[in-house]
Amino acid sequence: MTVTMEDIAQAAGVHRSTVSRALANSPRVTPATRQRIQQLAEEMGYVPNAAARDLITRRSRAIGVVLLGLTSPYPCELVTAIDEAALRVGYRVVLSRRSDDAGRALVNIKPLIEQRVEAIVVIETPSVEQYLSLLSHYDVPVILLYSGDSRFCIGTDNVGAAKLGVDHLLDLGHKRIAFIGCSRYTIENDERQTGYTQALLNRGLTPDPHLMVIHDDWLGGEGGRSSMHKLLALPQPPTAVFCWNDETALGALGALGAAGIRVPEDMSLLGFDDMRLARYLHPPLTTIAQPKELLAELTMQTVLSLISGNTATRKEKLPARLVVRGSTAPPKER
Amino acid sequence: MTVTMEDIAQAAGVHRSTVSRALANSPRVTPATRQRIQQLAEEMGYVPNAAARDLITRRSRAIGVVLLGLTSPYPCELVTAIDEAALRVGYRVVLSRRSDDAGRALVNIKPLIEQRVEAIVVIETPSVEQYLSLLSHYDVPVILLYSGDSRFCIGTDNVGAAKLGVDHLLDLGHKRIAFIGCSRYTIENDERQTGYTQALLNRGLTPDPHLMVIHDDWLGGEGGRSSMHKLLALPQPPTAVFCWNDETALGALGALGAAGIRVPEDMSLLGFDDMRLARYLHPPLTTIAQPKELLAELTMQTVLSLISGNTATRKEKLPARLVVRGSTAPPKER
DNA sequence: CTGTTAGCGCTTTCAC
DNA sequence: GTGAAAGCGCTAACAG
Repeated sequence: MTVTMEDIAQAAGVHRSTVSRALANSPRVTPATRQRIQQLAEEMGYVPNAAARDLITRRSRAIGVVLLGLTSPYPCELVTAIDEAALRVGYRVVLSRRSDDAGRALVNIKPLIEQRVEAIVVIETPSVEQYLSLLSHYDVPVILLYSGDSRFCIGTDNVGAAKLGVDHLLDLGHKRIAFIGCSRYTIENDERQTGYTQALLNRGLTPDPHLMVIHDDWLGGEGGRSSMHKLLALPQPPTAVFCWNDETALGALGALGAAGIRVPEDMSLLGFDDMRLARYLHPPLTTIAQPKELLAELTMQTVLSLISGNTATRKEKLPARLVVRGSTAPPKER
Repeated sequence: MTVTMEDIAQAAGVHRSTVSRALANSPRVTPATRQRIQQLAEEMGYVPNAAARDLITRRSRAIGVVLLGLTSPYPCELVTAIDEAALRVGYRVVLSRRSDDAGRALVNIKPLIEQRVEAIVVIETPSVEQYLSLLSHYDVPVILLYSGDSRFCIGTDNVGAAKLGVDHLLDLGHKRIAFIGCSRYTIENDERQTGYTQALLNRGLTPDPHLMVIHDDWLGGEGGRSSMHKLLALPQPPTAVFCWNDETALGALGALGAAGIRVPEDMSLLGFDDMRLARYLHPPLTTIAQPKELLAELTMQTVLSLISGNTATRKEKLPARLVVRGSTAPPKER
């Protein structure tokens, strides 16, 4: 069977509690015995039992991360950054995939509560309200990783980020700029669409409803493809398209390729997220990078301060960064 | 504070053990009291404490899944399938990202052992031997999710799968078929390369060493790009390229686009894995789909039988499926 | 500095 | 059918 502290205690001829202290590097134990016990533990292949420790300390040193799934690049990259940041402060991450199926919401967070995670970080937005009300039944703090409506929100400044991107297109000389969004991720989508609209307005351009197409594809690839088809079918298609995320842009890019429209010569394309694969597309995708690492870092900071009793509301809107690559260029001619 | 069984017991005027039984739907409790207790638990917002349960039952109902990271599509899709299968049989999945940094190997599996996961499923191969020897110190069963050298291996028949793909290219009339592989994932890479070689040999073609280029990019995008450049620089470039995975194919596709080479007219491209985004590329990628769901299903079956004491060795090599899309076509002219 | 004691919240014998 | 009691492996007072 697995070796316990008791086993080590007997082997060392000391009491369990001494073993516990020695292994915790407590100063209240002779360096000599500590040394001996630690070596013994090593030799005997001792591995602490997390359940027992969690039970007595009443802490799990775990945070739950709720996301829609592991199928989209950006959330995966973000969760990786969080995992990394959590590791650095001695925490582990418990993942909970929540299906888009609202009925399964409870099924998905129950394990997190059973594990007694010390905080829950929600990465993606679909029907958050429902989640939040569900989570409010428990006394676990919830952190929203986007600019939402909660006491703890740490997100990218989507409006500013979108402006940044659309300004880039405007600077290149584009006048007919379209937006492809997704109705599933209301908050992110709306904020980005707002930024898009504002950027146009700032330059005295009137946003054209025909140039805003919103799909309802959770994952984006198909939505980007079909939305681009709609735009191409317009009597007067746009010269540039801003996609709400990179997967959508990838689908849109595919549609353009199929239609024989060159990017960026005939049409500029702008994504959002800077997913890792974006740079390997042809052409390399111009996109907007969210500050993943910083988001993760601030999240863990917040978690830690929350756990240590600080309940001050925290809201952050971090700036994004434009990454210019090959998919954007001045419009053809006039 | 959080409500415990004791709290419910007091509220119901019964003993803790009765509450335990009622909540476990034990027949050894009057339907009436059971009903009453369950309702009370519901009202009071009771959520069992996993640590306490795990400790007493000496079971975690968790399996560990070791993978390199959440940055590659296929492993993410596979882990999703495993999570789904695990959920169905009442298990949860604990993820462990292992960096490519060998030194951190122990850092990564320790939490799994501390959690007392009942089995460990290893998804990706880099330096497995080291992992396996590390894991052998503990008495947790290890299942390799690829055709490797262990008592429990459940994988895709990579050799056969590669043959399937290369046969498709041969059938289209290609004679100069290249292979782009990755030195990091030795087992998968070698098996696929073997299948590639065998397929050529079967048709009386001599494999040309110049047409096999192996990169060392963990993630594939960059490796595919640079490898394709090498192939294009050849005095006699291939007319078709088989990439060891889809990300590599994506990078290779980008390189072809940048070089102005049309796919599939000038060059056919074949991937491996059928990642979700593959179909949205331009052209849609022809690739080889691994039986993810079946792999996941068999994995959980094995875990369950292993836990219930059955220690019979289990080795499976499941067939893959060719998915013909737009990136393959007959070679131009002769 | 070390041993003793008392639990953490839960399940599971064993009596009645 | 229910209560009493024991204990999973660990930590943290409290003595000495």
